[in-house]
Amino acid sequence: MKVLYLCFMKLAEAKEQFTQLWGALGSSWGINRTMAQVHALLLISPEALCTEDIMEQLSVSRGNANMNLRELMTWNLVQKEIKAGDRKEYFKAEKDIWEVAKRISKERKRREIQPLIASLNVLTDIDEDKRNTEVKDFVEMVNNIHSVVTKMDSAVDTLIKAEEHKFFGAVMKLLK
Amino acid sequence: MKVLYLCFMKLAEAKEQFTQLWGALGSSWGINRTMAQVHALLLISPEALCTEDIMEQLSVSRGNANMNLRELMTWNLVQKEIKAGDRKEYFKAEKDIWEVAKRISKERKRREIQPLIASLNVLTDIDEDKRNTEVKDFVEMVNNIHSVVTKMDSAVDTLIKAEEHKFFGAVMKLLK
DNA sequence: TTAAACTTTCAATAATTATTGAAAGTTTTG
DNA sequence: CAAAACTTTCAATAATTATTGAAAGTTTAA
Repeated sequence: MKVLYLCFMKLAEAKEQFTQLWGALGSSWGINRTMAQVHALLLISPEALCTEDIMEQLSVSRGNANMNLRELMTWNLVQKEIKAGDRKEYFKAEKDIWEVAKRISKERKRREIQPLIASLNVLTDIDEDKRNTEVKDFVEMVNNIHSVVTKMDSAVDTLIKAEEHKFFGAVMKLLK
Repeated sequence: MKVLYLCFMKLAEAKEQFTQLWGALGSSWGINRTMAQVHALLLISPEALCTEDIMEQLSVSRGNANMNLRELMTWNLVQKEIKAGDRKEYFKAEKDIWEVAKRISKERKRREIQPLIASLNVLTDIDEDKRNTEVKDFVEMVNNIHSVVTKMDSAVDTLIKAEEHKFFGAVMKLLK
């Protein structure tokens, strides 16, 4: 007999799993686990959260929460929010996922892609006979990598632009 | 007075810098530094290399060299090569960078994207009233992330396919 | 001005991840 | 078969990276 298990979760449980999933994924892509979790938490939180909320919900220290919130702000993924009559700072995330993708892409470009491309360019200035096969092969490899990196980068840009257009088109339709 | 420094490197120096660069980049993207360096070394080596060569050129232990070579083989980026009259195993990397991109993409899809998508799907089966705004917003966020991940993944596929076509077209032209 | 409320810093520590190297395993050769 | 030539494994260790938490810093309110 075949048994089919269909598993439905409670919202709270699903949210918990989402932050865990995002944290694990982040850490396998070189992103601090806690930073990814804080981001996840804010993405699915209807309200802005304060440092205490984050410390409590993720079981992390004040220092850790603070540092990762600041880092998320330098990525422009999270903003401070002040509430009237409350001295605490609150934090909310950008929730438009294409906007999130755009900002992450922008920041990675600045921090990693551009320096990489600059370094690759330097590596093709070889002070030896360029007709030498070994020199030629090396320069060709570096140029090919340069080309793949550049094209991947533009492909992402193109996709993000296309989605922006789509969204803009949809808004226009609603307005007319 | 402005002074312009133009710096040309010797090939050996450039190769050294290339493996360093690739190792550093890898480790900031969650890829083992040594694995990235071994890959870089093989990418720019005209000859297949044996374990000893790699140990020496990267100053790593036999165990480390061996483990990372095996890992590179499971990614299908490196292959064993046997030389007649020599008991040692030699290793060579796939050098067509678009082919490399294709294989990395295939492996990341299998290891990370597919499991991620499966997990995201599970997270939308919420056992609560789906008209509830909080439930609706959460499910929408998860679906949007699903959509971005899927589209990024296809954008990469499309780019790689396009380059394959281009290459195929160029070969056809040469043959006619 | 002082105390309370809150944020930031950072040295110490913990957790994670990578690396070593020697021993065990395997294959080949004579 | 035994020894040599080579590869693989994995427990111990090192290196790296993340986290803590208490002290210092800052802002606000009374």
